[in-house]
Amino acid sequence: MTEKVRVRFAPSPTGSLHIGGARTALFNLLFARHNGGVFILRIEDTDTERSREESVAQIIRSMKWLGLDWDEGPDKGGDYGPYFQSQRLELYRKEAERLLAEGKAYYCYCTPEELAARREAMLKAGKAPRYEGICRDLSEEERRKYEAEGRKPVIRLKVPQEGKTVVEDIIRGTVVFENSVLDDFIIMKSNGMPTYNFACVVDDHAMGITHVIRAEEHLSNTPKQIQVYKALGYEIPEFAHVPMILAPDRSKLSKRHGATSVEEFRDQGYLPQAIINYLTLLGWSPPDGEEILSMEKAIREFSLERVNKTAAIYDVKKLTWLNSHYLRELDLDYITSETIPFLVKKGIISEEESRQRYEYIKKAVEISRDRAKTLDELADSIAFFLKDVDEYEEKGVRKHFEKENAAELLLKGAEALEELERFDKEQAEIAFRSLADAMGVKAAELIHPTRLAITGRTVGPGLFDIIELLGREETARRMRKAARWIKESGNLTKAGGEN
RNA sequence: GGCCCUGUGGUCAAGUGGUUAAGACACCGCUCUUUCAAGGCGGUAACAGGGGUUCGACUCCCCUCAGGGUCACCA
Repeated sequence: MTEKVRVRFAPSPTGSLHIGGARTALFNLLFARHNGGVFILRIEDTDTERSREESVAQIIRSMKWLGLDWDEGPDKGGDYGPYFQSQRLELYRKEAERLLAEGKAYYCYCTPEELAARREAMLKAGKAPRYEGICRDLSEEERRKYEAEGRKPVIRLKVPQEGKTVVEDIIRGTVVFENSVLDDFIIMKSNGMPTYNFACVVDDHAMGITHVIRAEEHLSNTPKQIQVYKALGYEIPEFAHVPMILAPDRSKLSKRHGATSVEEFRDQGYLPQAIINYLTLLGWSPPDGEEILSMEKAIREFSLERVNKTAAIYDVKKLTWLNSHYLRELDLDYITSETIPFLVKKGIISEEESRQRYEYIKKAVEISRDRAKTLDELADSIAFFLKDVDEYEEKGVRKHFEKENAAELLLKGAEALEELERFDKEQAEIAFRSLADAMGVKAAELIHPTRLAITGRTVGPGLFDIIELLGREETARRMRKAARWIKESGNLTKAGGEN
């Protein structure tokens, strides 16, 4: 193949970018980059009813966030633009008129109501509902009559009723459709807009698309589109229909399945690297079986031949695993700056504060990120570094605060820290261990209540890392505060018991 | 319902006539350990069913079943 590879992702802006669309875009990108080709973004906004400006913005935002950068398209331009179908109406009109002139298409005056009625009748008769070519051979006189009635016609393509249409698909192989199952479908609506199957073909040709890589739901559209290619005298591109992504209940992805849009995952604290990695593995696998893949490596190894045929159910657990992997492996400054918006959103700190205390936050992230699964979780887990503890985890209280020496241990521990000549985590640990020794308890018996006292929780980073970062004063303060809390709640419990 | 696609463990997924049927996530143990993770070690678990073809089928063919897609003046 000497021709330069040109592929496109062509979403319709009727909603947010969901992970299925993102995966299709990703495979297009991977294929283009692997072959040194061009990746194009084209907005298919021919549905005037449902297309929304906000959707366009959202899709673009999501794609950029994921790092799915296109070479030609909105925001970028290119030699084959415009990249919005709504701005290419002249082209479709011209090509439709050509078909009309060549006798390959015709005006149809049937109204939507008439069509719906006929469709229903056919369905009732147990037949496949298809347009039967009623207006195929209208006389001039009949046409004039309809025009006089004020009917606005659509344009239909004359589709041969004999023979077969063969789709050669890189992923699925040869797929044969009987032409008798096709009908004279509409290529131009009565409002002058093209239909999907027409605009798509006209644009794919006009934009020099060499490989049409799209979701499997379009496989049954392909014979129709091939008919358009033939009628228009266009060269037919290569097709590759990638398997769909299904919800855990095996049905098509929708809102009711929880997070399915890219933005929702972002808001839940998933990293683009994790999502890309996960999506890369859905329907494709590298020859070496490696599962942790950067976009670069995926580009190097990608081929359509290794894309499998079976629909995949997406599994958030594995995405989450990848996310925690990237949370601990990626650049610390990057993870820190990605975490901050979550801290702000949760009201843990202000934006201003986040700038002032950046280095401190970074250290908190450093010692905490190994345990978090999402940025959201990470933000929660470092909250105690940024604001005082006002609650203690209940089961921790029962386990670590209800021992009779708990308060004393905390008080002594705080003292020990304050008496330290040099304060760092090594010294703190030495101090704690010798204090435990002196009091005849195991170090753990001091460590656990202390963690609960200064973090409010029973789980978290190594205690001495926490202490060092939190600082001697704050640590001691929180330990005393907890000791007081223990005594007070102890009294309360007793008082309550006596009544 | 017609047409089309698909069918390897709970999920993702290697595998292209001869394998002890990889690996990953999840799950369960053990280990490490101040907790929780991470890590290390080990474990449970699969070729939808039935017919062929073949010396030999997860691999090829047919049927059944199951799942999905599509049948719009939506894309």
